[in-house]
Amino acid sequence: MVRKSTDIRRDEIKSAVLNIIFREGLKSVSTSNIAREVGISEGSIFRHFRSKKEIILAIMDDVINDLIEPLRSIVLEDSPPRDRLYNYLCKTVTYLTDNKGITMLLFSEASYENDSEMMTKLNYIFNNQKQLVGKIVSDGIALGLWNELISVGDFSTLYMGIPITLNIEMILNRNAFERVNFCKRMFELILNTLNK
Amino acid sequence: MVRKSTDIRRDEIKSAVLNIIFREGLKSVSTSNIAREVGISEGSIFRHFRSKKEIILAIMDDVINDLIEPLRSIVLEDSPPRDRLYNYLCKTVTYLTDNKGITMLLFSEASYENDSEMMTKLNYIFNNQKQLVGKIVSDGIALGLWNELISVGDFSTLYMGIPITLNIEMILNRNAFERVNFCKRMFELILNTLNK
DNA sequence: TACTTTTGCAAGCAAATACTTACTTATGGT
DNA sequence: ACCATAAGTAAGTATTTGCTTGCAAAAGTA
Repeated sequence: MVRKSTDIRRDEIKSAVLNIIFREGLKSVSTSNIAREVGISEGSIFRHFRSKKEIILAIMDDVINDLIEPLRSIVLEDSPPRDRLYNYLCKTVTYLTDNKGITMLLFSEASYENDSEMMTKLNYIFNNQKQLVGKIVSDGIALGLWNELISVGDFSTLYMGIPITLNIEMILNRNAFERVNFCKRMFELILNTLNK
Repeated sequence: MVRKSTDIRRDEIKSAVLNIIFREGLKSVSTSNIAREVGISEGSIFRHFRSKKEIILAIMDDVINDLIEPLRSIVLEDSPPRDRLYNYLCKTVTYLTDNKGITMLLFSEASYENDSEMMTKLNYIFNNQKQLVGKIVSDGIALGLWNELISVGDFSTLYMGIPITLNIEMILNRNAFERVNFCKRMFELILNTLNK
């Protein structure tokens, strides 16, 4: 009987969830399957998380720490808006392609569970991405670099389509997705909407 | 005991599924809940559909008939590419906002079930939307109206972001979503990427 | 060393799941 | 009026779900 600390087990459980989602879909994320994937008994899971829902919420918190906060730092950098926008998009693309299970989790969970706590977190993740990119655009317009007739809100909506479409394509093509320079090519396209 | 024909019951069952999804989320779509929503016994459902999965597949077929085929007609029209692109986008936006349950179904099902038959249909729905819009753009470039340096594939990817982001926003905000001129404003934004 | 805390497990829980069975009755065509 | 068929039901099926219980033993602490 090997024993590990809660900190380690919590990480193992969270990544077991993501592995199962990516391999077999959200439907297979049951407490018994999670236990098998980690290599512990089902009851042990409840030593480290109060409920299954708490596992999902913990994963969403990871997204906030590992994606949203770094994105916030990029926005606050003291570099040209064009560079910040490029880094912002590429950081997002990298994160999503490196964490495919998370992609699918965020995607399904909202319409599957309809749980208010989860919805709040998902809203936070979505709206922050959107508003932060809007900040970069506002800066660019204020500096006279970009077209001041562009609606920042509309641009942000169009921008959000990029990571979300990437999500969909990864889900539909599972392993197969691999597009070179995806972020660079998308960046150049949307830049056309900003230029005067 | 009221009795109705299979044709009617199949429609009732399909829309019961969509209503439940929109009200309570995909998780609540169980055969017992569907039966209650329609007002028949659980066993009766299996008189009209072989399995629960067959209900979902039938709904996806409806999307192909009611959305994809009309979109195909728009692409084949003999009008300026600019007009066709506008009608294409607005038709999609209208369909999605009028059928909110479908939106959520298409979204979650892929990553939830991971069933190959469903994936095939979802791929069909997604790829057709993408390729058909690409056809309009190719026409516009061939006619010398739009920038021939634009990658049709990249533009189509960016375009797909619009309906998909609309989906996400509707899911996250449930009833609340209502944006005037959404399709017109998005149309004018992406048009900037095409112009010479 | 002794004692507390933490991590583990097997077994069991009620509730829910998709679907079947065996039987009844309404409807439409001859 | 008759009857085959289609549409209905209540009550079951086996399996899975998230989670709890009672107890054992490893690890940390004194």
